[in-house]
Amino acid sequence: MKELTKQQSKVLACVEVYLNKTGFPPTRAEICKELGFKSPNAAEMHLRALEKKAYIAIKSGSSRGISIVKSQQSFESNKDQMPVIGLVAAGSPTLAEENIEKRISCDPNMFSENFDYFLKVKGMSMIDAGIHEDDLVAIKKTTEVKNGDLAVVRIEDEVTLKYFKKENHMLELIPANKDFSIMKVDLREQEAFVEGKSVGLIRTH
Amino acid sequence: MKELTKQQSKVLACVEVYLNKTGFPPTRAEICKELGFKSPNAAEMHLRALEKKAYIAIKSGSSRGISIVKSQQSFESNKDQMPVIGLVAAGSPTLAEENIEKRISCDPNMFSENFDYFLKVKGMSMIDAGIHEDDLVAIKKTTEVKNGDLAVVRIEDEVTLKYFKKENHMLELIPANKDFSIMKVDLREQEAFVEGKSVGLIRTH
DNA sequence: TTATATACTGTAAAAATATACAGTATAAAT
DNA sequence: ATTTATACTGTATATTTTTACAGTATATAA
Repeated sequence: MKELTKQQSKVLACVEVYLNKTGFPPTRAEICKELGFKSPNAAEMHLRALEKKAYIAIKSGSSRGISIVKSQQSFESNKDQMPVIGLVAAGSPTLAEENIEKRISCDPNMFSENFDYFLKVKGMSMIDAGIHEDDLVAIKKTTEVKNGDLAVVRIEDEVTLKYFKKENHMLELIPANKDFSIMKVDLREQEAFVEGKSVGLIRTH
Repeated sequence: MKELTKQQSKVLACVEVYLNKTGFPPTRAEICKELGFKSPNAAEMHLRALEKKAYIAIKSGSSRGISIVKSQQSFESNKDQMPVIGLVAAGSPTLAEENIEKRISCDPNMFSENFDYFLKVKGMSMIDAGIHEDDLVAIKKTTEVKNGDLAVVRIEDEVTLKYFKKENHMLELIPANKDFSIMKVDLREQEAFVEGKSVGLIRTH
C-alpha cells in the first residue's frame, strides 16, 4: 500500500469523518468547504489519487459515490465507553461525572437503536418484564416516547423506569409487577419530563 | 416506534443492503430499479414515510442524503463482532459459519468475565430468571461450571440452557419456570457435555 | 357512499454534482 | 535548466438527483 501525501491524508480523514457523522460520503464541494479549497477540482484530484492508491473506490457518475477501501486510522467510533448511571430516586439522571458509576466498553449501536447511557435498575417494579435489580437498561435520550415504550420519566425529583402510556392529559406509568401500583399523573396538575426510552438491556450473571 | 408497512419495510431493507454493499445510500432511481418501481416518486413516498416514522433521516437537497436512524435488522457493521448462535434443539452450538445467525459488535469483556458467543434463547423455560425468548445470553466456553451457574449442557443431541446442579453422579438441569420440570441425568447411565456457562445477557427492546 | 390510506405511474423542472479543461505556483529530482 | 510531482484556482457543462405536481387503482373504514 502506497504512502499518502499530507493533503491526501487530510482528504481521506475528511471523508471518513463526514461518513461517520452523516452516514453518507461528502461531495467534492463539501470536501472543499471542509478543508478550505476553493475549487471542486482540488478535492477531485485528491480523491483520484486516493483511488489510485486503493484507499477508496469511486463509482463513476454517481453522486457521493465514494467508499472506503482502507481506513486510514481505524476510526473506532463503534467502540465507546458507555456511562452507567444509577437510577437514583432523586434527581434527573444526568451524565455529569459524579453520577457515572462506571463505564462499559461496548458499541452504542449494538441494539437496533443507538443509545446514550446505561441506567442501573433499582427495585423490583419491572420484574415481570424480566428486568431485575442491577440490570443495566440502555437508554436513548429522547422525548419521543410512544405508548408501550419503556420510558425514563422524571416527576418532580423522582426518576422512574416504567411502561409509558399517555391519553390526553393523563399519563400512566405502569410497572411490570402486580405488587406495584400504576402511577397516574394528571399533566394539567403536575409536570412530567420524559428523559428517554429503553432500547435494550444487559445483565451480568 | 410505529409499525412499517410491508413496502416501507422492503424499502428500508433495500437502503440498508445498498449501504452495506456500497458504503453509500441509494438514489430514488436505484431503489426503484432494485424493487421494480417505475417511478422515482414511489421510492420518494416510501422514504418520506420512513422519515416520518423516524427510521431514517433525509437531508433535504442532498443526493443520497439518507441516514439510518433505526436499523430494521440489527445488522453487522464493525469489529469485535461476537457471533450469535441459535439455540437449536439438535447438535452442539458450534461456531461453524452456518450456525451463526448474525454478529453483534461489542466488547468480549463487557461482562465481568469474557465470553465467546451469544446464544439466542428459545422458549420460556427460564422466564422466572428474567430470561425471555430471543434474549441473547453471553456464553463463555468452559467445562468448569459450579452448582447454581446458568450452563449450556448438551445431552445426546439436545442442547439446553439451565441452572446447573451436580451431586455425585446425579446431574440436575433446573429450569426457572414452574411449568417446566427438572431434567435429571444419572451420569453413570448417560453422558452430559458442559459446553459453557452464561456470564451475561443482552436484550433488544 | 364517501372518505382515507396505501401504493403506485408519468412527467418535468430546479438544484446538486461529477468531471473535464485550462491555467498558476512551488518544490524536488534529473 | 528542465522535467516531474504536488497542490491548487476558476470555469463550464453534462449528468445525476431531488422533488413537486398531476393522476390512477385498490382496499378498508366510517
